[in-house]
Amino acid sequence: MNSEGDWFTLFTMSEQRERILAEACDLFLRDGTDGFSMRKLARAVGVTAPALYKYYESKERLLHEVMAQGYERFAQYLYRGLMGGTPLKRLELASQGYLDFALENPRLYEFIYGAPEAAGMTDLPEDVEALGCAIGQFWHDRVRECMDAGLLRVGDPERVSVTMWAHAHGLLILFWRGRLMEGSGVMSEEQFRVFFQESGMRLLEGVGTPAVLDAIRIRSPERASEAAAV
Amino acid sequence: MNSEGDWFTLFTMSEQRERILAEACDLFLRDGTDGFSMRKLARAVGVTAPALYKYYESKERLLHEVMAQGYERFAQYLYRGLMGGTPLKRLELASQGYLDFALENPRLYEFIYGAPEAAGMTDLPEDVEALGCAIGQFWHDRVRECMDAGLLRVGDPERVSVTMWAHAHGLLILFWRGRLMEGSGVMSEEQFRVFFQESGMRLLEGVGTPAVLDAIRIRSPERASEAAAV
DNA sequence: GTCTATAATCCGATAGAC
DNA sequence: GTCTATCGGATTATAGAC
Repeated sequence: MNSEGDWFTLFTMSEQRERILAEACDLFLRDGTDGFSMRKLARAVGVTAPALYKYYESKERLLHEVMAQGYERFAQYLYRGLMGGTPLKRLELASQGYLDFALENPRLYEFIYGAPEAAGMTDLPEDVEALGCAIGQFWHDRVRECMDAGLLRVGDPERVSVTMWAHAHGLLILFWRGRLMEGSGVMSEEQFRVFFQESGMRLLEGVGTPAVLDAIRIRSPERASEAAAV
Repeated sequence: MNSEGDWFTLFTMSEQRERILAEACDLFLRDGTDGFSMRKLARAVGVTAPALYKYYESKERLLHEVMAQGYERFAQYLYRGLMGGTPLKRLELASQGYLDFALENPRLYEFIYGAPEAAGMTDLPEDVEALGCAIGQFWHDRVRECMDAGLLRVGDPERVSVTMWAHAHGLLILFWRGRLMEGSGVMSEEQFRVFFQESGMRLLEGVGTPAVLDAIRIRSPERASEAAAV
C-alpha cells in the first residue's frame, strides 16, 4: 500500500494495457470485426485469453477503447485540412483526408461506422459517441464557412453536410462490396479515387437540369416560393 | 424406380424445398443476417437441423436462393415505376419503390447489399450476380431516358446512376446505424422519408454555387473545356 | 425422410492453482 | 500476473438408427 509500490503497479499495468490495446487495433486493421476475438488477441499479445481480463473487464469495454483510438486516428487525417488557407481549400483537404483514412484503414472505418451489434456490442458509451459528434461538428464548420463564403448554396449546414457525407459513405461501402464496375471488372482503388472526385463534382453542380427543377417545383408550390425568396 | 414413384418423390421434395426457402426468407425479414442459423430455421420449419441438408447441401447454397428471392422482391418494387407515363414520373416512382423496399425490408436489403462474408458466404454465384446487374441496368435505363428528355445533365448514365445510388444507399445505411439526428434525438422513419426527398433535391440542383464551380474549374482546364463544349 | 447422437471447432468468460 | 482447466454456449456438418 506504499505509494512507490502503487506507482510501479500502475505503471506496469498501464504499460500492458497499452500493449494489449495497440495489438487489438492492429488486429482490427488487419482482420476487421469478424476476425477479432479475445483468443486471437491473446495469441497476438503472447499471453493466454484469461490474462486479458485482468486489464479489460470485458470484450465490449476493450472494443470501446479500440473505437476511441480509431476516432482519434480519423481525426488526425481530417484535421490536416485545417492547414488550408481558404474555406474551399480546407473543405477539399478535409475531404481528401476522409478518403485517405477510409482507403488506408478500411476495417477500422467500417468498425467505427458499422453497426455496433456486428462487433458484438450492445451500444456505445457517451464518451465514445462524443468523439463521433466532434467529427460531425468539424464537417458542419467546413460546410458553414463555405456557405458564408458563397461557395455552397445557403441552407442548414447540418443537413447539407449529411447529404455530402451520405454520398461519400455510400460510395465507399459500394466500392468495398465490389459493386462498382469499370470496363469489364471491378473498380481498382485508383479508378475509385478518380470516380470519387468525379462524383463529388456532380454533387456540387447537380445532376439535374433547370428543366427538371421547374417540373418538380411546379408540383410543390412551397418549394417554388422558397426559391423565389432567394 | 417407376416414373410415378419418382414424380411423387420429386413433388414432395420440391414442396419441402419451397417451405424451407419461404421460412428462411421470413427468418431473414425478421432477424436479418445475425439472427440466422440452420438450427433456428429447422425449428421454424418444424424439423431438426440435419434434415435441412437433405434439401440444401450447405448453408451457403440456401443463402444464395434467399438472396435470389430478395432480388426478385426488390425488382417487384422497382418495376412498379414503369407504369409512370413520362421519364420523370418513371424515375420518381422507381425511387419511391427503392425507398419503400428498403424501409419495409431493411434486413433483406442489408443482406442483399451487405458484405457476403457477413452472412458467412465466400462469394456470389454468377446467376445471383446477374440479378444484381439487371437492377443496375434498370437504373441506367431510367437515367438515360431522363438525359434524353433533357431532365438530367448529359453524361455517362452508368456513372451518373452510381452517384445517385451511392447517395441513396449512404443515407439508408447512416439512418439504420442511428447516425442521422433531428432535433434532440435520432431521426424517425417519417422524418427520414422527408429528409431523403430533401437530400435528393439537393443532389438534383447541386450543393455548390457557380462561384465554387468556377474556382475549381480554373484549376482543372480539361473540365473547363468540357463545360465549354456543352 | 426424419430422427438422435455426435464430431469438431469456435467463442467469451470464470475459478483457482502457482 | 500468468497459467491450466473448465464452463456453457454457439456454429456447421455427418453417421447411422428407425
